Parts: sequence; structure tokens; C-alpha cells
Amino acid sequence: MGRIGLTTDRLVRAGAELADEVGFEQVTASALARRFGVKVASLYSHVRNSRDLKARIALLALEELADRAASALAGRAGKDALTALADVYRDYAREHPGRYDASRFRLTPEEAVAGAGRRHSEMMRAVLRGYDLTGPEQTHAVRLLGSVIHGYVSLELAGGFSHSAPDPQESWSWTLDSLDTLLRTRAAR
Amino acid sequence: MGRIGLTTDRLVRAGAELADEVGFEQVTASALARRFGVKVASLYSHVRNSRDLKARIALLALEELADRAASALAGRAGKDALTALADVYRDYAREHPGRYDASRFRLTPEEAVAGAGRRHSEMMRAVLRGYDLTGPEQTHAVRLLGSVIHGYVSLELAGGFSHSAPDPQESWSWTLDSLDTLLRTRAAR
DNA sequence: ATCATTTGCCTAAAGCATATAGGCAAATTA
DNA sequence: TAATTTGCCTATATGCTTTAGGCAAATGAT
Repeated sequence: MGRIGLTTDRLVRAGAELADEVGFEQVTASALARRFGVKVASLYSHVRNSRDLKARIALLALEELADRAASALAGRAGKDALTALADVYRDYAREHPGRYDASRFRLTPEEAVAGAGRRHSEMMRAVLRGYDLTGPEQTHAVRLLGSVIHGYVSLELAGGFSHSAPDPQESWSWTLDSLDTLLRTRAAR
Repeated sequence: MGRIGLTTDRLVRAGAELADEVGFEQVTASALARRFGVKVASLYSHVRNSRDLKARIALLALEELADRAASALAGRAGKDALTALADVYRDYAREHPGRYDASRFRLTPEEAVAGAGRRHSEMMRAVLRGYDLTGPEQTHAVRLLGSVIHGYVSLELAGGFSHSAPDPQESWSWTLDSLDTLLRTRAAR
């Protein structure tokens, strides 16, 4: 049988697609090999092991998210920037639930730093620069913002808000609105 | 070899302990059997399968959490109740990380309703009754509150805030303070 | 163009988790 | 004490992970 041209990159991208289709948990070396019509052992020349594969998918998702966030933030400030950033995460999670789950994969500190981890927190800080917060408060706000976004997105994704009025979109708008008010109030304090 | 008195209940409780020790992901029928010094197949008389075991651990965690929340809320109102409830989740997650993860296990709607799911949302609503919110706003607030608590706790648990100043406890207080202010403002609007 | 080297995918095999079937002895009930 | 139920067992099948070693295709050197 000829070679079909596996590469780490193709595996990772296919893994990301698989994650969106069947869930990040179900992304397995076996399933991936099956998808490429190849024997499992063949993957091990391209990824170290199963954990490595998942970590790479996580890094891919984080990069994609950071790219989207960077575009969304360009030319925006204040509440506009806040909602743009928050929407990036929420939209990404709805379009790519498996990848979003992947982005929550617990990476080692080195992996996270080498990857897009830093870009994400810098963008959060950039958004918050639009609200005049003092040093420690800025960190509190970064943490709050991260918590609200991740918390909302993951509860919504898990189906926590489904089949109940009002529409989750309304709650989302209300939440971002509240967050904006809150941050402005804190700044003015 | 004689019988050692396995029951579904003992398995689930041991599974919860195992989760706290090695992580909810690593809770496996094999590991549990090993812990009881019993063959794996023996567990299958007490739990339907691996997923069933995990779901039962999830339900246990949700009940424990609901019990703690109920005690914590007794005799409290307003901000006092808000922080008490939030602290219950955060403290539980720190004391029992595996169980907390378990409580996020995706249950079927029936399982969730039969279990403590309803108690939790009712307690959230009870806390929010202390802030005079109109109908739909109350739901928005329930969702916001759930998002902030779950988001903060899970980011903190994942190590997102570790090794960076200021102390996560400060951000937590600041967050709850902000949330209280926010809800009072919304109510007064 | 040919030979040497590297590389990619293969087969084989071991380890461990899930799950089912069927058996025997201990516990329970009559 | 006999009959029945129940609890844990062995045996077995299936699936995912991972390593070792092999052969042929691709690549590079002369």
C-alpha cells in the first residue's frame, strides 16, 4: 500500500474536525487512523501519544480563537470591544464545540505559554484598558471576565439553558451589558 | 473467597473518593475493583456500566453540594446569602476537586431532574429573591450567577490563577462584591 | 542513473479497560 | 434443613494505547 502523506498537521486538523463531530473526549488515535484508512501504529510516527495529539488539538483551537479575537478587536474599544471579544468565544464554541472543549484541555505551563495562552490574556487586558482600572483591579477584572465568558459558554454548551425561556441570547446580551456597567462603575469609583 | 459486601452505594462513595484522589476522568471500573480487591466483573451486578457509575457519582456530588448550600443559606439573605452560596461551590470544589468535576458530568435530562438539579436552581432563585428583579431579569441573573461561579471555580481549579498575584481569594471577594452591587443596581433601575 | 539512506506505513504483540455469560458457594427464606 | 436468591468468581470477546521491528517508497549523493 502506498503512502498517503500523513503529517502531524493533517492529523491534528482531522482530529479537530473529529472533535467537532463526535466530541473531544471521543477523539482517539484509533478513530483518527480509521478516518485516514490507516493502521493505528502509523500515527505514532507523527504524534508522541494520545495525550500529545489532544494537546496539539488544544493548541490549534487556542490559536484559532486568538486569531478570531485579534480580528474582532481591531478598531474597537470600550463596550464594543468587550462584546466583540465575548462573542468570539461564544460563537466559536457554538460553531466548534469539540474544538472549544479542546481549548479547555489542561496543558502544561510550558505548552500554554509557548502557545496562544499569552495572546488571550493580553487581549483581555487590552479590552479592559478601555476601563480605567487600577493595577490589582485589572487582574480581578481579567479573572471575572474570563469566568463569565467561560462559565456562560460552557453552561450553554452543556445544554444548561436549553428549552427554557428567555432565549439564551437575551441573557447573554444582558450579561455583557451588566458587565460593561459594572466595569465602568468600578473604574469611576 | 467470601463476600465483602459490595453495594451500589459503597461503589459510588468509593468512586467519589477515588475521583478526588486521581481525578474524575480516571475513575474506572477497573480501578474501583482494584480498590475493593475484587474482580472487575463483580461490579457489574451493582452498576449497569461505566457511564452509570459516573452518573451516580455525579448525582452524589450534586446532592452533597445541594445539602451544603441549603445549610449555608439557612437564615441568610441578600449579599450574605449570595456569598454563602458562592462559597459553598468554591469550597466544595477545592475540597473535592474530583467530585466537583463529577458534578459537571453531562447527565440526561431525566437524571438531572430526578436528582438535585432542581434544588440547585431553586436555591439560586431564592438568593436572587433578595434582589428585586423582574421576571425575565431573574432568569438572566440566575444564568449570570451560575456562569460566574462555575467559570471562576473551574478556571481556578484548572490552575488558571495560580502563581500569579493577587491572591485568587481577593479576586473572588472582589467578584462577589461586584456581583452584589450589580444586582442591586439592576433591581433599582 | 544507481546506490545508500531516510522515512512512512505495515504486522505483531503486550498491556489495560469495558462488557457479557455462565458457574459455584454463601446468604437468605421457607 | 432444603430451596432459592445473590455475590463474586472464571473465561472470553472487543477496543484503545503503545512499542518493536520490517519492508518498500521517497529522497539524496555520487
